[in-house]
Formats: sequence, C-alpha cells, structure tokens
Amino acid sequence: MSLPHAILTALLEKPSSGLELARRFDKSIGYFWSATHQQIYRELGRLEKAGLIRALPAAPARGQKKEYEVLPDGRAALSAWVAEAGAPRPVRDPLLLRMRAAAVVGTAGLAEEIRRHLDLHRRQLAEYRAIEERDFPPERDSAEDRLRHVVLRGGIGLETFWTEWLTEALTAVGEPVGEQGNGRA
Amino acid sequence: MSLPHAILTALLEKPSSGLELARRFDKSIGYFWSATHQQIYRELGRLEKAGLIRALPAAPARGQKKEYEVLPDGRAALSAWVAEAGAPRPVRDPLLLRMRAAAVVGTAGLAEEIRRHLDLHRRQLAEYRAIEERDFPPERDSAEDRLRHVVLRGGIGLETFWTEWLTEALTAVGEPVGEQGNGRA
DNA sequence: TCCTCCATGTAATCTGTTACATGATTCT
DNA sequence: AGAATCATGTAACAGATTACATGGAGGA
Repeated sequence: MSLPHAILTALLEKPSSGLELARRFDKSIGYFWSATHQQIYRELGRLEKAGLIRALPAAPARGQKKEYEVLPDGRAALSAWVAEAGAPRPVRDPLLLRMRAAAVVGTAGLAEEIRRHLDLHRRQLAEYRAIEERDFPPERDSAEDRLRHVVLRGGIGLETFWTEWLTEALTAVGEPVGEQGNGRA
Repeated sequence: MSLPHAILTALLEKPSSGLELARRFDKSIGYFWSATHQQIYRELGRLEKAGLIRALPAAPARGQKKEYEVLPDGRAALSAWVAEAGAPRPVRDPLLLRMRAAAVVGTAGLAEEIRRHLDLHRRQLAEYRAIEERDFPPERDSAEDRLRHVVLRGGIGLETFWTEWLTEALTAVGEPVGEQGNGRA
C-alpha cells in the first residue's frame, strides 16, 4: 500500500495533475517507487473519493488538465503511515535468478546480459552523482534537506553495489571485464 | 515471468513436490525470489500443461505427495531464458519512500522503524556469512560452484549496503546509532 | 482539414496475497 | 475415535502491466 503515499508525498511537494505526477515519478520519486500513469489515475480517483485530496476548481472536462492538492486528512494519513511498521522487501531480481539458473543449465548468452546491466547501472550511478553535486553541495547541507540527501545516497549506494557485483559476476561467467572502472574513487 | 524459471531451476537441482518446493523457496532460492505455496501449485499446473515438466508416476490422489521432474523441453526453455534480455528491476522500497515522506511531514516514529530494519538486515547478513563459510570455504572454490557463490555474494553485498545505509539514515533522523558495529571488518 | 501531441481515462490480463477447503497420515 | 500435521488445492481480491479509447489544442 505504498503508491497512495508516494502520491501524497509528491502532491505535498507540489500540487499537480495526473500526467505531471507520472512524469515526476519518472524522475525523483520514481527512482525508488515507479508507477505508470494508469496506476496514478486510478489512485488519484481513490484518494479523492476517500477525501484525502481534492481537485482544484476549474477544468472538470475530459482532456483538460486537472490539478490535485492534498487535504488536511491526507497529510495526517501520510504522517501516520511514516510511523507504520513493515517488513523489508524481499529481494526479487531476475538477474540473480538467471545466474542461479545458469549454474544448472550453462551460462550461454548471459555475459552479454550482465554487460548490459552493468552499463545501465553505471549510467544511473553517474546520474545520481550529478544530482548530488547539483542539489547537495558540501557547503549548504541544511537540516531540512538532510533526509532527501540520505535517500539519494541510498540510490547511490545501491547502484554502487550493483556495478561492483556485476563486475564480479562478469568474471565468474568467464568474460573479461574491460571498459573503465566502476565509478568509485 | 520469472517464477516458472525459478521453479524449473529448483526442479533441475532436485525433483520435488509442491510443498517441498515451497519450503526450499524459503531457503536458498527464496532469498532472491520468494513465492508462496499457492503460487507454486498454480505454476506447477501450468508448467505441466505446457509440457515442460511432468509428475512422476504413482500417487495421483489428492492429499498425496506428487513429485515433478523437468522434461527436455523444460530444460531448453530455461536455457533460452537465461540468455534473454530484461530491464533491471526498478527499486521499489517502502522504507526509502517513508524517508522521503518524512522530509515533508516530519520524522515522528520513523527512527524505531529504521532500527527494526537495521536489526533484520544485520541478522540476514550474518546468516549469509554463515552459509558462505559453510558452503564456500576458500580452499575448494570449484569452478561449478563459482556461480552459486557469486549469487550468494550478491546477497551479502545487498545486506551490507542496507546495514550501512540504515545506520546513516538513523543519524539523519536524529537518533544516535548505538549497538555494535555494522558487521564489516 | 489532417496530424500530432497532450491529457485523461477504460479494459483485459497477469501476478501476488490472504483466506479457506479437503484428503491422507500419524500419534495419542 | 479424535487431534495434529502434511499435502494439495480453490476462491476472492488487490496490485501491476499492457493495450486501447477519447477528447482537446496547436501547427502544417
């Protein structure tokens, strides 16, 4: 049940329409909670019916932009959710599974796939690092930005892990690594 | 579409019945691809209908154990799947989302949740390390076990990342860290 | 006018989760 | 016989994915 809260968070940061949300999910928030526009529209409908958000007046017609803002009940619900307990997400990654399957049926074709992923994770890591330099320069690490920075550093840590692990996996599959380093100093 | 291939892999390693698979999924394979027994039964039915596995003769009655083995077509399908391309799983973690939401509505109650997760990840990490010592001692790192070892090291790397990040998150939320180290030398 | 893009949505399907139902075996 | 346990399933639903449908606005 995280999607509604992801949406509430995004709307609190800035009232938006459905498509705007979908696009913002492709950036910041979507980095750790992705959603398609269909999911978002459905959820916006539910949140409105539940009285947690409301559409801003004007433009009730189809094909017209429709902006939503969070109501006090919505903010309260989000605040309560932050304190909720939940089990950590079990890992569920097809690539790890492919490695395991390859141990049984052979590694044919796997090296290329690993290399693809390695490339993608390196790009993502570079993107995060760029965001960090831009939004969180060492001098003004304000207290309020602290949490956002930690979240970003989570993304950086994950991508760093993947690039290192994939490099290790590539040698295990019997391929030379080549290319530049893993992006770490 | 990973579950059927997880099952094929498990069945190739050892022909099993539905519940045995479910239990094995709670161990090794489930560490990176979990599944309930209901999912497994449903999928076993599909795989059998597709001619990729078959039930071993004997015991066709309800409430009787029913073992499955992989047919040649099944092995071929798994082999083909290993070489398939797939996008990396986008990260989707409620705790990262909670941190982000906390940046907007406040961190009340969040520290305890972080501490809980930190504890769970430390346990998991210790478990993986124990398995590594038991199953992959430095002396006999055979070529065939290499892939399995890399997969396990993936789990270790992920849990290491989480323990480190959660420790960082805890200080950002304004709580002292305390307790022992993060498990790394 | 036609085409494209933006925006909002519906529908069908698949996956995952939770709860329940039923038969067989073993132990007391 | 009764209870506990093992084992195989069904049913109902929530969440996610993919494909498609509709309407408005702007430009060629």
